[in-house]
Amino acid sequence: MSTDYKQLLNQPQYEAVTYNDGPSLIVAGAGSGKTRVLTYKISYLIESGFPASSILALTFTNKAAREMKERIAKVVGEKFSRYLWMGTFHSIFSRILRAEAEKIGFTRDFTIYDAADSKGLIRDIIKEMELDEKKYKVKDVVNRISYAKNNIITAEMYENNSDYRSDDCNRGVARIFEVYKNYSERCRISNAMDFDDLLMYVFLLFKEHPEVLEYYQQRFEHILVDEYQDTNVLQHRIVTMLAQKYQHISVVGDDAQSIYSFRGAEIDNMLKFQRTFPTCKLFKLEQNYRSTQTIVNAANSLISNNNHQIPKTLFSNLELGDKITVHCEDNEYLEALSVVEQIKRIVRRNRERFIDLCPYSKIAILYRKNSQSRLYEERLRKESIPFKIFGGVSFYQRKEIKDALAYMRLVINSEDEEAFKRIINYPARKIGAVTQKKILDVAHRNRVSPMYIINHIDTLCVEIKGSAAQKIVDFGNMISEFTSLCQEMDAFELSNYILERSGIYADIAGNDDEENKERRENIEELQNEIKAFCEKTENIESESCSLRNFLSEVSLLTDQDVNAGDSEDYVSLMTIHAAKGLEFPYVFIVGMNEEVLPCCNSQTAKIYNPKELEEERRLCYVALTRAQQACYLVYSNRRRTFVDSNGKSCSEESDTAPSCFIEEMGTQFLKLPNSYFKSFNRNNSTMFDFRQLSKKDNFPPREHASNIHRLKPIAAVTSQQTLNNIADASKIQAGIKVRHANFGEGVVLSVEGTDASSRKAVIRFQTAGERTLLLKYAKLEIIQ
DNA sequence: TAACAAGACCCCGAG
DNA sequence: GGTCTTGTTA
Repeated sequence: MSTDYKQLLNQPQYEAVTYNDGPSLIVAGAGSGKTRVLTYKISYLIESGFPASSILALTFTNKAAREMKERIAKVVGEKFSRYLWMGTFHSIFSRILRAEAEKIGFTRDFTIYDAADSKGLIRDIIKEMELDEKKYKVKDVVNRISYAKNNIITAEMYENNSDYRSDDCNRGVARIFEVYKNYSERCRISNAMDFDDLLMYVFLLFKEHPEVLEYYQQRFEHILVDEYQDTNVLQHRIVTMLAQKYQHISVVGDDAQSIYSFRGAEIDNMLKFQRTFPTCKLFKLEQNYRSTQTIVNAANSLISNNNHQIPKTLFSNLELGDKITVHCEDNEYLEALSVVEQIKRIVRRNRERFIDLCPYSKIAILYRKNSQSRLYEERLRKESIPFKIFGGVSFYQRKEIKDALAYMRLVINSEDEEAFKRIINYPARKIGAVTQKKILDVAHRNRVSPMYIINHIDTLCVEIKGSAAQKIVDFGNMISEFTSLCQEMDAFELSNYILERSGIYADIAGNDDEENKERRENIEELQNEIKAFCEKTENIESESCSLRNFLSEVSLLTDQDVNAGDSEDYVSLMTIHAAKGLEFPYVFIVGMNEEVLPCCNSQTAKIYNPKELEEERRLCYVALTRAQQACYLVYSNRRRTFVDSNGKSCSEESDTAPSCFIEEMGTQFLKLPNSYFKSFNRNNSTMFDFRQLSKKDNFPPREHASNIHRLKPIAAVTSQQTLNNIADASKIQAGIKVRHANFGEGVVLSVEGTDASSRKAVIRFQTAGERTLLLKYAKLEIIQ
């Protein structure tokens, strides 16, 4: 053993790294060196003599896996680290499933359907079944099936499950079980799995083939899982199964950062883990090495409003840092404008102070939903500031890319129906809707894939004759030709040939309008990606058909994986979800408004479900804890939102209140704009107006639903109460919130003088600005 | 059958 | 505001 871990880690980290006698749960606060612990734990295991191939590490993104692997390689050497099994649940599981595919009725070439594929297929099935599309909303059905899969309910089980069935009946969608059944069957015929299947089939594989489970149990002597708070029931159960033999399992997570309940993540998996493994040892990492004290304190203050959490206190020994700047604008356009101006100021300042080679990459703009990115995108472009948007309509979602990939998919897996439908008539080859429908109908009736029909057109599909039949045969021959080339060409050569021969190149070569140019560039970019992939994998796997591996990899990319790892200088724009695990010196959290963050998705009543509100708060916590040096919170008084009333959607501008989370961070850690409290009463007489506070004795009633959870009500102050609450001058300290009879609420900035008669305080009042007051006379009341 | 235009519908978050 | 669907014409 060579590495001195004691030197590299703090005490709790060291203990967590070196404990390998049994199951362990590492509760790791934001920025507490979670990745560091995982990295060194794996290195430690390897240095202790365990072969890397016996270690399975499940991370949240492929990028995290890659980076961790590189860091481990630096500690123990690449020749060891390369044999680690490291990746996301989905990518590791797809690897296992490819190896064992035959056992569950698939081939190793199975396609992974992305969200669009599954959605399209379910839409088709609903149409074929002639269901009422108003009742059977594609999205709802997709979610329902996904929910079932995440609870390990197969289509067959669903049919026989009275709970699910009666629930569907009550909601007027009694035939969902049939949709699910058809969907599963069609996926099977297409030799395709969706994202949820990757998990569910691994579970079923292990359950139905104990010898397979035993093999992997034996193989993965050590199992490590990152971001455990975001695993779902299925993932928890698979991990439990795998770890049963050796019980060398270590999971890391932070319940305060659980933000994926919408895809089945169970915050309780952290607690459940302790029940599943009663001998589990608990480690807590509470020292934050990322952010200033102010940011950590504000984050603690915010999250303390959640009831549901594992107790822990995060602290930072870094500098105190600046207060978190809260900024308010009149609308979203100005919001974007002011953020970009602030970015320019930061960059200018940093350039003046020291040579900063990539100032923009230190900055991130985080938002709740992708649609918020547009205004920032426009503004940054206008100012010629380099930026990159992560997520949203990603590269691989673009039409031309999906079309090109569909060819490749069909070549690898000729049964892939969704790929078939995309390209049967693209580029246009005069195979129209009527002919297509005939092929698909026959295929569905015979429970085979459309390509099978095409390859047996003369015997099976007599309705299609003449030129239409010829065109179909030509198409079939073309795909067969590609397939036969699969063995002799690598992915790059083959895709290049496909693009040429299929007519895609010709189709986008034509006219030179902007749109076509962009498509051309995207196809070129795709070719670059494939080339890079071939070069990367060349020396690792000399195995046949690199195209299959490429397809498998791209379908499981995460938002953080795309375009990662370059050294360019740009401002990062992404959702808070996508920012998870990342850090930036400067973070702007934009759209800090009610109904944005927290986002309220229950259409009619603007009342937050407490559980959802807690998740929104965790989301805000994640955003805040991305910041290292400075954090800016930005909100607008008015916003344009989409409202959905009576099935009609329209865009409407309305008044919006600042997010309740601002207040919850603790005003002592914030630099609030003067207008902050004014904005509460905009266009809504029931909200409280700070200016009225000092004049009036009573608050207006608080009825507005979105306001219910806001600020703990401050009781009306009668003159008698005021006298009773007047603070002893010695209790007034910096950071404390006080109320003054005339100036209203404010925050004590500093206090000077020791004896009671001369003690003075500088106080920033929300409406009256900054004042220095002699405490003897000020009659301040401490609030909260 | 293809090309184009108008209209419908959509949106929270993601592998 | 963008994408998908439907309707119209040659």
